[in-house]
Amino acid sequence: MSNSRPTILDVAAKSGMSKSLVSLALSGSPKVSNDSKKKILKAAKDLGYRPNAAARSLAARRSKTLGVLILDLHNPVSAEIVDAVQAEIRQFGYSSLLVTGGDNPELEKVEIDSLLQFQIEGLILISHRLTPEALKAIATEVPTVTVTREDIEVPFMDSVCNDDLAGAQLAVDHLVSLGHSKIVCLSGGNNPVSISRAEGYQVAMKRHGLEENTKVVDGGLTDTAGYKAAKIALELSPTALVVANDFAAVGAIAAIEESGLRVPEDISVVGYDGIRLGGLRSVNLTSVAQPLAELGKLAAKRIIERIEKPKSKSQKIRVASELVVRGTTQAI
Amino acid sequence: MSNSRPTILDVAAKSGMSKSLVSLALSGSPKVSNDSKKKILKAAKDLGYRPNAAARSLAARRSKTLGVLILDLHNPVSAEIVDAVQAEIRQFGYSSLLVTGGDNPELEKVEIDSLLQFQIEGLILISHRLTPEALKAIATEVPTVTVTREDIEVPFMDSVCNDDLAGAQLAVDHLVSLGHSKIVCLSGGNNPVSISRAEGYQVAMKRHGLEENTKVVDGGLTDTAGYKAAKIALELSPTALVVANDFAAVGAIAAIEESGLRVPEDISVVGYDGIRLGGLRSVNLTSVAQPLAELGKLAAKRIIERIEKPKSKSQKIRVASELVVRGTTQAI
DNA sequence: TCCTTTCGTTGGAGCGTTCCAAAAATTATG
DNA sequence: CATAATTTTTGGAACGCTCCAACGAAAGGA
Repeated sequence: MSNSRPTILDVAAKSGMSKSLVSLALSGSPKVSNDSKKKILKAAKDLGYRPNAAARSLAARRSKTLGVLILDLHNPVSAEIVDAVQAEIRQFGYSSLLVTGGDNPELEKVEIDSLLQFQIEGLILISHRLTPEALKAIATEVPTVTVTREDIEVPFMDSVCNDDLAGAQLAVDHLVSLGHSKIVCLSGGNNPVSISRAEGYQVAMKRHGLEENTKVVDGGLTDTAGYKAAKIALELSPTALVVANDFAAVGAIAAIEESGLRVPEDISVVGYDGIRLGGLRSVNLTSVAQPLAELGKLAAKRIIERIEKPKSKSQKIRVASELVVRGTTQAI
Repeated sequence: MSNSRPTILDVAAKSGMSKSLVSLALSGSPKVSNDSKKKILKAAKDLGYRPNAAARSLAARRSKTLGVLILDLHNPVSAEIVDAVQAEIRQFGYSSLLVTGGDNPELEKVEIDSLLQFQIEGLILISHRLTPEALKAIATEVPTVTVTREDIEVPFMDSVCNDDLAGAQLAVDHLVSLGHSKIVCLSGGNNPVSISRAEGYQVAMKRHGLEENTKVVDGGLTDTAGYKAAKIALELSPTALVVANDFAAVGAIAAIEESGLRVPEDISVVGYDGIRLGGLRSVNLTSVAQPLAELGKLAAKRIIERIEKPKSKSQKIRVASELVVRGTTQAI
């Protein structure tokens, strides 16, 4: 049990080469002879050598590390996106530091600050809660891309989102094609994503000539919010509900069943997001599924491009969502 | 827009003090005069100075950073534990790097390796999948505590777990007190946690003199596994099911309802873990809830103690779980 | 054979900190 | 008022690595 970790100098001594050559060999430089490379790699392995990321990032003036912020760990949408982000950046030799804001804007700033201390080269914000000013300040310091939010425009910052406006229309189209017309929307409250989805609902209703049936009930993005909003919506005796997200949809279903009605026999319900919860047998929720893995992959690609060209023009990337029909919708 | 980040030297120049004093002031040393401290802090703020974690960790020979590995981001049990871990270590001035193994033992090793390159001072493994050898190798290199698994014993490594044996008994006791005797256990498969839980079930059944009713059906820890296991269990016409975890319980409920029976009128179901899913109105699952936040907090405390005294004796910390009675159990 | 070129290798400087020993400034003591 | 004790401040040496300019050796060209 040696006193401390072996360094590049130990590897150099053991292999009989200079520290510079060891450095070269370890980073896979082509200008090292096969012979030396073999010797060095063996010595490194024997010693259990492991590079010191701090020293490396200090000397190389780059960390090959990205920061990822997610709202909170319990959010299944973020989870899926992060998975894809990590898989993608790994291929480019980057690693990632993941922090959570715990649903708290102040904490978010603190965590991003700590990320910046680690000299991250880029930042991916998945569903942040930052103010435009804070966001701008951050994006000025480090290449940044936001996922899931595209409402705040900041120079040299990109966004990757699904198309909420189109997605919500998919839900309405599906219900109309099943013969529904008394379709009520449970909105997700006063946030950009929910506003777009509610707007998509309205646009589609209009397109189908159902303007007089257009009714939006104010709700939220949680189980409980969906439950409460559904209670109110039931007064309007709808035959179908378009709900702001899957959690709220599950809450809405509970309210419907509690009132003695059945899903989908009496009322059809469509959620949004396509989280795994909806796929559980007992939930079996029809939902507008965001292409979460693709969102993550695109965000990763974008941030890497932006790191190369920090001053390139901002991009708003928007990908289509897809309706996944399961058991909570049926023809009237 | 300056060329690169301000360093401690810039702060020193701007405030007219030496770099050493700046370093002292920034780390809150008491031996800096109030006057100088004020000047330095102001200069730092004006410049937008942010310490370089790499340089700091290199010079100080410690990173004040812990590594946290979780199985995968979709696991709600881990999520809750991580939240508590992060909150706790923050109070001690540590930050954390979170990585996921993506449910893949090989990837887990890679990720831990990358963590070690960051010179983490301690490692918290939440539901790892490592082999005893791999685990031992890691725990030799860095202070380690495992959460949720206590089956592998390694010198100088601690574990923090709930008491599965007692927890499963809680479930049985509850059902017996409701008059159930035909209680079948859906096990979670061949992993240490599930084995303990099944054993707890058997112990409790015996204690209640229900040995001849003791029946364990092999299952797994997912929705689908629970569904399939329940299909088999239904052949035994039980009045209650004790299920290995909440996900499987939800799957089991789907199977029960599909067969025309009702929960809890015909069959009561108890899950295990107490994840948020069970609290959703439409799920409303009775479950043996692990004290997830406490688990996380204890793990954090333990790792910090172990960092101070790396060679202290291994500890197995075990905390009691608690039955949360909701809507899926009722008196016979 | 001698001079170039190429290839493989090397020492040294420097990255932004912390820490230490020692200097300087201040305050206390006789 | 000189000296001692204390407080505050300082420069320089690490930390482990990468990068660069420059070196020696082998290979090619004249």
